[in-house]
Amino acid sequence: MKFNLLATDKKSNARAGEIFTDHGTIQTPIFMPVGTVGSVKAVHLKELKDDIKAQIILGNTYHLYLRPGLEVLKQANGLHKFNGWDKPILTDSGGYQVYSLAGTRKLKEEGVIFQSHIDGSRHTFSPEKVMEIQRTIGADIIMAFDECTPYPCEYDYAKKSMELTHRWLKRCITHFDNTEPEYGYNQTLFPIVQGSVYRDLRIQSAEEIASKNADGNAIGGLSVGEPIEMMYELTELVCSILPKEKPRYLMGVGTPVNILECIALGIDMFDCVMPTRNGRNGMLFTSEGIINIKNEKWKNDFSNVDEYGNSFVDSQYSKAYLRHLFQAQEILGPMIASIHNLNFYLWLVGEARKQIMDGNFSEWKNVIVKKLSVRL
RNA sequence: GGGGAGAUACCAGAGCGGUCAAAUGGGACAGACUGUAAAUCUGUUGGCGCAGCCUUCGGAGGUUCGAAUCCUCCUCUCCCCA
Repeated sequence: MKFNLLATDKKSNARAGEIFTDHGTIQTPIFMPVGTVGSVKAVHLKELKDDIKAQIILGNTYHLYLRPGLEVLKQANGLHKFNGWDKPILTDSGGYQVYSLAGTRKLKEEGVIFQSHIDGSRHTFSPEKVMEIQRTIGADIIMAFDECTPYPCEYDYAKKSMELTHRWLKRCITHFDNTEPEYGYNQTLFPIVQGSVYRDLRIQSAEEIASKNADGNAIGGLSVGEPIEMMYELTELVCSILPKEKPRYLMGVGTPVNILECIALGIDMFDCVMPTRNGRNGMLFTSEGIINIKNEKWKNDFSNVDEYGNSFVDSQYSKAYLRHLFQAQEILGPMIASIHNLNFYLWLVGEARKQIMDGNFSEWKNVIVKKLSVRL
């Protein structure tokens, strides 16, 4: 994997670049739709490629390991072949599930014992095991196994957790370096900065991660409930330490505004369930602001889903019709909303990229951020 | 024409003397959602000067300290037989 930095904004730390993988090029800054179980929920590959123009999607180690399981993935010759997505894929390591499934897992030095959310069966994830699973899934970019700490988090716990994540990272790197990709194309490993909301820990972690000289670096453990200003401050701090010549991936972020603000801080890659999950729940991110399409106010509004949106669903369907679909619990409703939201997210980062290349990013960002926060 | 059952909040439907402003569903309305245990979850759904008060259970009257619950009449619905 290779990263080219093409332009940097003069008034902020925003950058435009390109990432080369064996499954194609990714133009940054980029948003990566989340496809946890190998499917971006409610969205066809055709729409993802031709309409939304996604360049890379996510999969999840924990979920894919449980179902369909490694045997099927191996027989399929990896996730790309299995789900038909021939562009880049990134897999999360299951580190987020250490956080989100806190009630059903045990954390030890060796690794984490998960109780499956599907059938309750117990499974151990060690850094080595997670590397092996991600070799079998065959994503282009794979993530180190970390502990995503919750918020709030006591300093002592955050410190110990960060140190554990660092020790796990060493084991991940060793195992990754001692194994080969299974399907003939390259994979690369991104380490993850932790340290909760403590500046000294974040500095320490960012330095540790930077020292690994990986192809790209991720920031984890943010957007887990901390105040948004705190998230920005810590992102800025960590970006100041992570190498400029490598892509920076802010995990799990966020709203359209969060993404623009963090692009300004120097982030190149984002992923978030928000456009799909919130979309399925009736929330639309549009160029004019945020819409809850289930609200009564749209009942008789026959204007386009998004007057200024460039997705085919934006002009194909009206707000009133989309609201009707949600009211009637028709599956097409969540599908349209997901396509719209993902299209909007990809348009947003694409536009940000253009503005960075043209040297107008900061001015443009300040104008659009105000519009995007409005609730219609 | 004869016999029977029933009318409860937006709808369906419990309740059958006080713990009832009234269970439970559904619908409606609103909110939440940030590396997906999520096509999920939460709240509200008579009125108000809202830790209290006022007006409600087809209508009118009655019994009782107290009625959605018991009695009388009226109105209307449904079912069965002819």
